[in-house]
Amino acid sequence: MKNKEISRIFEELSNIKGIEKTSTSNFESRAYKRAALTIGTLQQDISDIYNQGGIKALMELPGIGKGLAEKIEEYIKTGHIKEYDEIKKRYPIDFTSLLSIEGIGPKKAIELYEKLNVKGIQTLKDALKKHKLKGLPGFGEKSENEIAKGIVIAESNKGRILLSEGLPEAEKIISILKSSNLVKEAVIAGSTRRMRETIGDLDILALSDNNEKVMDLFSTMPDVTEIVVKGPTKTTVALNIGTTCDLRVINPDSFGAALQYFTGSRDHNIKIRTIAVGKGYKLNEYGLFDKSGKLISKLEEKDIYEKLGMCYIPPEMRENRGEIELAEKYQIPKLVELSDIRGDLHTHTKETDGINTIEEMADYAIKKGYEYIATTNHTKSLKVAHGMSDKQFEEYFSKVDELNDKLKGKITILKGAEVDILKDGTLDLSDKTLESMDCVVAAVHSSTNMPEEQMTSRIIKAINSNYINILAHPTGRLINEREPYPVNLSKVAEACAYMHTILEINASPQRLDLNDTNIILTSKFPVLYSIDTDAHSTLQMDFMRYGVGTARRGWLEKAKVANSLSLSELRKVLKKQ
DNA sequence: GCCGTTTTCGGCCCGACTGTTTTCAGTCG
Repeated sequence: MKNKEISRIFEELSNIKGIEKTSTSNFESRAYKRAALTIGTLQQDISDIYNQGGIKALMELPGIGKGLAEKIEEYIKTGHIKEYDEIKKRYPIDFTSLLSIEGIGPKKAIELYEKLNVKGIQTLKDALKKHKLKGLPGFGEKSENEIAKGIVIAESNKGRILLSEGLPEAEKIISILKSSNLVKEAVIAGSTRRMRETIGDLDILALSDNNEKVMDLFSTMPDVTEIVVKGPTKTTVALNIGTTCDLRVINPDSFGAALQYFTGSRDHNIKIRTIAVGKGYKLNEYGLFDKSGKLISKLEEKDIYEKLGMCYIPPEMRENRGEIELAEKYQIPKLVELSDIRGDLHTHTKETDGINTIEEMADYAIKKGYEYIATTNHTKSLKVAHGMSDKQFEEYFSKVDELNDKLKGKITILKGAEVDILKDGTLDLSDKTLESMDCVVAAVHSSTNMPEEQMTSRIIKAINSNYINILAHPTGRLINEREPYPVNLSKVAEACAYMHTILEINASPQRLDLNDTNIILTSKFPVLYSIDTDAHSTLQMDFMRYGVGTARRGWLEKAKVANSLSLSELRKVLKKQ
């Protein structure tokens, strides 16, 4: 994949153009930045796009015109971009790492190079040690301290944190703000509200008459490690969970517009704003303004979308993946909700690697208001998890039968397993044991480094056994830890549709597998999905909301979610009737 | 350099915050 490298080169070219003082250089800079983003987030290999459709295909990408398409062609053909090489000779600077330091932008980076020969973090540290910075124009004593702090933060930055780390923290901050009586309203915006699987920073909006006191409270919360910026309407703090949090205090008239604006995504907003301009409005974080520049007051988010001739778009869908076009036709699907979920079909107990008993799991499921829960322990080949043998399942199930009698009317425990799909595509239990189960979940846990074709046929062979009800975590990825194994999901979904096998949306926050894009991809096939927590303890059953969020990001309706069915309907699906 | 239901020329988001200024430039989102 050359995407990353080309994206980085365009990003650097953007920085250089940004400091030139010609009449168009600023806009050129933005054009390069936009192209860098397009290429950086592209799902296909850009070389493939070029090889299949040439310059013309490249120009179809948003933000890529003739000029940039030719530069991409040059890079694919020669491995170089002449203009970039020449600029690099002039400025042999490691822009990427220098600009990752808070407070250093392209101008300061070049100033530091030209005056102090700073090329990267190491030479910057050396210059700081000798206090060489404060003599430079625009740099003072405070800048030195700020940059020194910025280096520490940049070097310790863990990058994007998991949704399950960000969302609870945001909720905690909201409750601190609300319980202070200083704010009338406080809500979560940004990628957390969109339920993205990872979070870059937290965004919180609040209504208050007392900005100063709210900002004081916010910047002195126990989890704050540092105040990055502090002003009357916007304050940014660094938190001990390894991310930053912005709080914006909003004027009540602007609240809807601000919520829309700060929820994003960026691409969604750009498109929405363009539509607003086309209709004679202007839309920004302060409101929707008519032709005369007058604020159309007191609009809620929903009203803004209505004014622009479309229906409300749920935050999880706002990624500019076609949702705006659907909204203009008033065809936004009614997405599945947490309250639609009637049970959890993938859970573990202390018989294998879980920490709670089946009694405790069932009890917690009752508290959650579930109708059913499937108990699905690991099977024998998964030695690290103390997987169970056929005989152990037989014994375990007689215990479950007794418990079911006891819990009659409260909840139903479905007997199942998370059976290993072995290297050759066979299952890790006898046919007899599999036949005795209500709900067979199956998953790949080993030999994950095989080629795509082999992995695909291994999984399809397992599906074709006709024993599998649910294919668990279909790509095996762990966010920020392990790449998905190569597998052709279209072929797998096709097989699932044919064999009435359900695809799992694993709600465990490190997995979220299938993810949003894979849900959209496989939705082309007539398959059902099951949103399961893979809980290894009672409390992990609360992960359900991350799975539902992911399903909503994949545009999923309730009708496609197996565990939104009543028990009797679900049983029919599990029996493949 | 990109882009087009007013346009193939002339637009392209801009406000908040900070530090170093003595009225503003750079950075960020």
